[in-house]
Amino acid sequence: MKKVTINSVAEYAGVSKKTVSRVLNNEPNVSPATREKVLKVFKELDYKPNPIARGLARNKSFIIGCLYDNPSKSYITRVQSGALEACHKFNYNLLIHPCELRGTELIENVGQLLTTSRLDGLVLTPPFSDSQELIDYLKQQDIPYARVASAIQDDSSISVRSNDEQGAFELTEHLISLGHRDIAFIKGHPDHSATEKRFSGYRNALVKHGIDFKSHLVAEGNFSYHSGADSAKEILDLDPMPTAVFASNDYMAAAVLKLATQRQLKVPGDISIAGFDNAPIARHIWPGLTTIAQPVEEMTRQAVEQLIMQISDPSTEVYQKVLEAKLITRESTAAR
Amino acid sequence: MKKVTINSVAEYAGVSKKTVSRVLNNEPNVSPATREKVLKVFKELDYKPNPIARGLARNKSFIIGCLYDNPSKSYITRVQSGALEACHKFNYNLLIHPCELRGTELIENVGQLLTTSRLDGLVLTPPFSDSQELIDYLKQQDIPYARVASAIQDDSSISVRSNDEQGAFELTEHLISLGHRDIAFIKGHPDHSATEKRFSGYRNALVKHGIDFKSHLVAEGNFSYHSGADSAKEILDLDPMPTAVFASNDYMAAAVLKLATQRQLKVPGDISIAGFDNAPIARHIWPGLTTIAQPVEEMTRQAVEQLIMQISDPSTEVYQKVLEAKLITRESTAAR
DNA sequence: ATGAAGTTTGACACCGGTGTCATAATGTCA
DNA sequence: TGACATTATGACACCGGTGTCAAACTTCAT
Repeated sequence: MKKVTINSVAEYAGVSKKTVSRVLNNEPNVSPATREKVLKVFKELDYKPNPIARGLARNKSFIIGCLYDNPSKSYITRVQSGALEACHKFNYNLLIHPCELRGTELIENVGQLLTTSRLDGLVLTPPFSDSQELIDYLKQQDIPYARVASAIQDDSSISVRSNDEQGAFELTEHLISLGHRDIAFIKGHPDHSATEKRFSGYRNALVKHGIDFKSHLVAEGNFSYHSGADSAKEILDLDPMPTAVFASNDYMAAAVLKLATQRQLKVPGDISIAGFDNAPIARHIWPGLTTIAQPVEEMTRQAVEQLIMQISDPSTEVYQKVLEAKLITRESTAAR
Repeated sequence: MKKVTINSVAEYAGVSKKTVSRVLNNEPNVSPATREKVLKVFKELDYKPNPIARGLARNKSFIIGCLYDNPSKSYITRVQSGALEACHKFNYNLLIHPCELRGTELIENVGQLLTTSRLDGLVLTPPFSDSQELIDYLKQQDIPYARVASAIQDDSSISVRSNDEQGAFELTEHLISLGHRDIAFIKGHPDHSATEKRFSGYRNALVKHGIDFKSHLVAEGNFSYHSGADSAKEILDLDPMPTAVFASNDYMAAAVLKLATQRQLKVPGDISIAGFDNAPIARHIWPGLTTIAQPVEEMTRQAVEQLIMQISDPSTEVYQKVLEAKLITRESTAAR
C-alpha cells in the first residue's frame, strides 16, 4: 500500500498540489466543481495530510506541553484533565513532561524538551509557574506559556489562579467558629507559592479572631502523604494535643486522619481535621474531609484555552484571572 | 533575533548543510578539524535543530501516544509514569489521549489523533488493549503499538501483562485460609478483560477449597469508587452478611471500607476487606487494605520500551511477557 | 610517480506540505 | 464587443532537515 500524499491526490484528481492544499484548508477561490472533485479523491484514496509536513511549512505542531513536579497525583490528574479539555476543543494535543524543579538543570531539561518536540506552547503548573528562572528562559526563547496558580506578578503573561489565601482564611474561620482555639497547621512544599499563601490565610484568621499564633503548632510538610504522616506524628504527640488540624492539602490531612484513627482517637470527636484541594480522597475516606475546593481543572482549562488563543493570535489581550475557592464541610470537623 | 537553522550554521562555518547534518548526527567520515569547527559554531549561534524538519525528513516524530479510558486515576498516573520513564530513556516524548471506548466513534477519534499529530507508536492500556476493532485498525494503518494488560491472543504484537487470575486466586486463598467461607466479590468494568480474569481467579479458589459459589455474593462494579459504594450497600445489606469482601480494585474496596466504618462495623473484626492493584489509597486509609500488587508502572515501562525498540528496528522479536502479581497483606483482613 | 582504495566533502533531490505571484478563465459593465 | 475587475489555478520557491551519489582529496603500496 503506497503512501497517499498531497502529490498523489493532486495527480489523481488532475489538479495542482496547491489546489489540493486549498481544499484541505478550506480556502476560498476554489470552484465548487473542483472542490467536489478533490474531496471525492480524498475519500477514495483515504488521504490523511501529514501533520509533520504541515508543521514544517507553518512552523506549528499543534501540541501543548504540560510541565509539572507535584507529589499529589490527583492534582496532576486534574491538571491534565483540564488541559486536555481545552486542547481537544481546538484540535491540539497534550504532551506531558514531569521534571524536577531542583533537578540537575531545569533549563537544560526544558531546552531538551523543546529541542526534541517543537511545542506551540507550555502550561506551567506549580512549582514551575513560580520559577522566575524558567519564565525568563521561555520569554527569551519566545515560547508562549501560561501560568497556573502562580504568585509571580507578571502582566505580560497568562495567569489563572485561585484565591489560596482567602480559602485558607475561610477554612480557619470555620474551625474557629466551631470553638477551636488550638489549631495545628501543616505547611506544604516550600517551593510552591501556595504554601505561603495558605499559611498566611491561616495566620490572618487567627489574628482577626484574637487568637495567638503558636509556632509549635506548625509542622513542615511538602504536600506528600508521607510528609503528612510525619507531621501527624509530631502534632498528635503534642501535649496538650490541639483540638484541630488544618493540613495544606488533602493527602496530608488523610495521613493525619489515618494516624488519629490508628491511635483510637475519634474524628471529629477528639480532634477535627481539615484539608485543602477537595481531592478525591477527601470523599473516599470516613469521615469525609472538610476542605477547600480549588477549581484545578477549571484553572488549567482556562489557562490552556487562553494560551491557544494567544498562539493563534498574538495580539490577544493577556488573560489574568483569579477564581474563587470554596469551603466544603464534611464530617471531619465538628464543634469541640 | 534571527532563527538559527542548519543553513545559517553551514554558511557561518563555511561548510555544506550536509556536513553540518553529519556532525549533528554523529555520522562517521567527518574530519576531526571540521567536526570541531562545526561544533564551535553550534555553541556560538546556540543552534537547536528543528525537530519537525527532522521528523519530516526521517518520517518520525519521537512521540508516543498513550490511550486510556479508566475510572481509576491512580492507574492512569502509574501508567503514565512507567511510559514516561521508557520514553525519556530514549529521548521520546509522551502524548496522552484519553477517549471513550464506547464513544461516538473510537476509530474516528483515534484517526483524528493520528491525523493531527504523527505519532511513532501507541501504547494501549485497558480497555483499549482488548479492543479487537482498534487493533485491527492500527494494523491496517501500520501504526506500531504495544498492549498493556491485554487478554487478546496475538503473537504479532507486543504485550506485557500481569497474572490477574493468579493474583485473584491467591488473594481468595488468603481469605479462605483466614477461615472465611462467605466471601463477597465485586466485579470490575465489563469492558476490561481483567474483570473476568479476577473473577475466575476467585471462583477457582473457591472450587479448590470446596466452597460453593454463591451468585448472590457477587456485585457488579465498574472499577470506580462510586460503583464500589453502590456494591458495598448491596453487600452490607445482605443477611447474613458475608465475613469478607474482595473488591476487584482498591477504589471499590475503599468504598466498602468507608460504608462499613460509617455503619460502625469493625474492620477486620466484623468484616474483612480486600482490594486489588495496590493503589496509593490502599495504604492511605486505616486499616490499610490487603491487596494484590500489580506492577502497573513496570508493565507499561516494558511495553513502551519494547515499542520504541520495535520502531527503531522493526525486525526486533515481538516481546510478550507476563509479570507476577504479589499478595500484600495489611490490616483490613483477619481471621474470622 | 602511479594506481587503487579509503576518506572527506558537497551538490542536489527529497520529505509533504504552504505561501507568493503570475497567468488563465470567467464575469461585469459601458 | 471590448476593457477591466474578479475568480480560479498552477508553477515554483520554501520550511529545515536527511539520503544518495559523485567528486575531490588522502593514504599507501608498488
